[in-house]
This record gives sequence, C-alpha cells and structure tokens, in this order.
Amino acid sequence: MSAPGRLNQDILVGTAMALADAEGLGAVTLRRLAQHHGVTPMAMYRHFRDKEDILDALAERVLADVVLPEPDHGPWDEQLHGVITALLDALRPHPNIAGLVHTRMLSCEPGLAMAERTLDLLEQAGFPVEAAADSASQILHSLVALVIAEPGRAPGADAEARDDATRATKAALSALSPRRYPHVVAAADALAACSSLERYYERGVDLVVSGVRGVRATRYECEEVSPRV
Amino acid sequence: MSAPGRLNQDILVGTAMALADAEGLGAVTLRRLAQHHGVTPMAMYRHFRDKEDILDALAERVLADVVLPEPDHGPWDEQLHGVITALLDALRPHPNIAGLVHTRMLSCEPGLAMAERTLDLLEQAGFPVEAAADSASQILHSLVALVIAEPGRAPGADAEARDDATRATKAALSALSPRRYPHVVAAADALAACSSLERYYERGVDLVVSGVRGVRATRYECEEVSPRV
DNA sequence: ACCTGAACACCGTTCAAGT
DNA sequence: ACCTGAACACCGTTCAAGT
Repeated sequence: MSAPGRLNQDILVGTAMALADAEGLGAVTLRRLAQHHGVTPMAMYRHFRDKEDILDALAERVLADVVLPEPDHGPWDEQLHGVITALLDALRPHPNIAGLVHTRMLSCEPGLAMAERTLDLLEQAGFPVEAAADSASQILHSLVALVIAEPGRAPGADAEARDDATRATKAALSALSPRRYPHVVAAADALAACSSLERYYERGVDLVVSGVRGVRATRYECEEVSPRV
Repeated sequence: MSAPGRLNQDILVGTAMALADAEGLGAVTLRRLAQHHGVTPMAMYRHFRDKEDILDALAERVLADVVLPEPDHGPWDEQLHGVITALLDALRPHPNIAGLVHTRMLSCEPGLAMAERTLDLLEQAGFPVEAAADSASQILHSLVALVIAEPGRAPGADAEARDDATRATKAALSALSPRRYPHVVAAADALAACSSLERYYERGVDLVVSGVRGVRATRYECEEVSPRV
C-alpha cells in the first residue's frame, strides 16, 4: 500500500487502529499489517514482541488521546464530570478498540494518569482509599461499557451494513410478544438505536456521577441530604 | 474424552463453558470441542451453524442461570437491587464469558427477560421510555463490566498463575513514582486485588442503584430531596 | 440423520539466513 | 539493524462422500 519507506511502531499502530476502526479487531493481524506495508509478516517481530504487544499498544494509543482537564479548585463532582467526559471523548471514535482498555487501564501511562486523577477526586469527596479504588475502577470500566454498548453499532462493518443491522434489531424487538415483553416492544426503537448519541452519552455520564454523589451522601458524609433508603 | 455416545448442543455448550472457564475464550475452538468428544471437527457443524453460533449459545447459557426475583409491590429501587444482584450471581462464576454478553443481551430469551424487568422498574420510577432504554442498557452493561474488571483475575489461567499475576500487578503499581502517582501507589494493593470480593460487588451494586436514584431525583421527580448541583 | 476425509485459506510463531 | 523464506502447529469452513 504505502512505500516500504521507514517502518516503526507508531506507524504500524496507526494502521492497526485504522484496520480495527474499519473492520473490527479481527482484522488486526500480523499478516495484514505487514501486507499493508508491502513487507513480510515476520518483519513485524522487529517492532512488536508478539500479537499481545500490538493490542497493548493499540489500547495505549486510544488512551493517549485523553485530554485531562487541568485540576482546579472547583467541586469534586464537576471535576469528575470533566475527567469522565475526557475519557469518553477519546473512546467514542474507536468503539471496536474500547474493549481492549478493560484489561489494560493500569498498564499504560495515560490509563494510570486517569486512575490517579479519579482516585484523587474520590478521596477529595471523602471516600476511604479502598472504596475509592473499587469505585474508580468501576467508574472507568462503566464508561468503556457505555461505548461498547452504544446502541446501533455493528461489530465491524461499514455504515450500510450497520444500518441494516439496526433495522433488523428494531424489527426483531418489535416482533416480540407484547404480552411477554411489553416494555421491550415499546422501547424497541430506543434500544436498537439512539435518537441522539449526545443524549445517550450525557445520560451515561449523569448516571455515573449521580451514583458517586449518592454513595458519598449515604456512606461517607453525614451532614448532607441523603436519598431515602 | 467421554464416550462418543449421543452428542447434542446442550452437551457441547457445557464443554465449551468448561473450556472457557478453565482456559479462557481462546480455548473454545471447534477442533478442541470435537476432540474432547472423540469426534471430527466437522461434526460440530451438525450442531452449530458456525463459530459465532457457539459463542451466542455460550452467552445465553450464562444468562439462563439468572434467577429473577418475583415482582412484588416493594419500592422500585429495592426490586432493581434484586434484579442486579441476580445478574451478578449468574455472571460471577464465568468472568471469561461475561464479555460475550455485552453484544448479546437483546438476542436471547433470558437477556430479554432481564431487559423487560429493568425497563419496567425504571418506568415505575418515573423514567420516560427513551431515558429508561438508555439507562437500562447502561445498568446491565455496567454489571458486565464489573465482573470483567474484577480485580485480581488473570485472563484465563489457573489459580497459581493468577496469584503470580496479582503479585506482579501489585509490585508494578507500588513501584510507580509516588510523586507522579501518589494515589495509585497508595491504593496499589486495593487496585490489584480485592480485600473482599463481596464488598467489591456490594459497592458496585450500590453505585449503580444510587446512580438511578440520583438521576430520578434530579430529573424525573420534583418533590424529593435533590443533591446539590 | 449423523459423522468422516481431504482440502483450502487463513492464523501466530520459530529459526536460520540474507544484506 | 532490519528484513526474508521456509516451515510448523493451529484456526474456521467447504464439499463430496460414507453409513
């Protein structure tokens, strides 16, 4: 495809990302990577230890796009909102790759930076260290899940195929027994595809931040209003 | 391994599940499945359309273990707590398989049953249908993420290897610069492994249910206490 | 109806060899 | 230092054939 030119890890990770975005993770292959650069598959072992190493680099590349807002002296929940939004902005363009982040958050620099900020904010909010660790992990992983589960996206196909898949899902859900699944049938369109992706993600962020606020209010702070049990 | 006896889909899914639990999804292979039953790989095509079909069946089998509590007239949030716990109880024994559920929740009966119950409860809580759809999706996927991210589990190895991995993670996190990652270093042990899995999952459920309560309070109900903005 | 045998196109990975 | 060629063990899948 491109001139054999100079081959390095950054370039290769770039084409791996393009492959994953266009055709899914299944298309990320030593052989296709090599072929795309007019080179033999074994040449890849000059740049990566093994396949796993490529996937690690792919996850790190996505997380490297996270632009954390500068820490300020605003309320912890607004700052948490900012961190969460920064992660989502980085993940959303690469839904096929997002899943890789699940197991690699704590093994690359940008993931650690995000964990650090999240832990900081949770401890500012009053969470004890162990609760902060568990919660930070869940928060970050929930956002990954939010991107993976984004309604109306097919595993790794082009826009047309994705559209077909969405239509098929709508039809399948609408065709269910309305006696047995009344709510699913009523919500078929909303479950199969978002009317607004922006609103979907706003709701997702809202749910997570509200969860942290609620846990704090009921567990780690006595002098504030607490929702009913 | 076992006598050629009678081979059917249920038996094969059972051995696929055992393989996945023991060695990870990578071990679930047409050829290993066949070999385990002393049969040729092509015999699998009598029982499954293709490999994807096996993974679908695997996800459905896990979800089939969900025991939804009977609907009652208790408060919606307590009932939601019950549904969430039921899903977690089914997923937790099969962390290697949990990820398959992400894309298959709405394409099998037990997944639909859970979506139906969740939508029902959210609408009881006052969520408009579209918000309920987005939120139900996120709730269920967050729980999958909770299991996948369970601290201290390696992708698909035995207990000993998992222990080694946990120790290595602890060491790696503890060895980070305490100037740059003070909170990560301080929380290294808690991030690498749970002191109590039960507490980890309780916190996870709590965070999700609190999130729903909070969103309801600020958006879909005016006469209750609402946390500060 | 259920299983086999041979074949195909594709994987990741190794090793010794080239320049 | 960087890439090649040949080989190996493993994939999913097809097709025609057996009983």
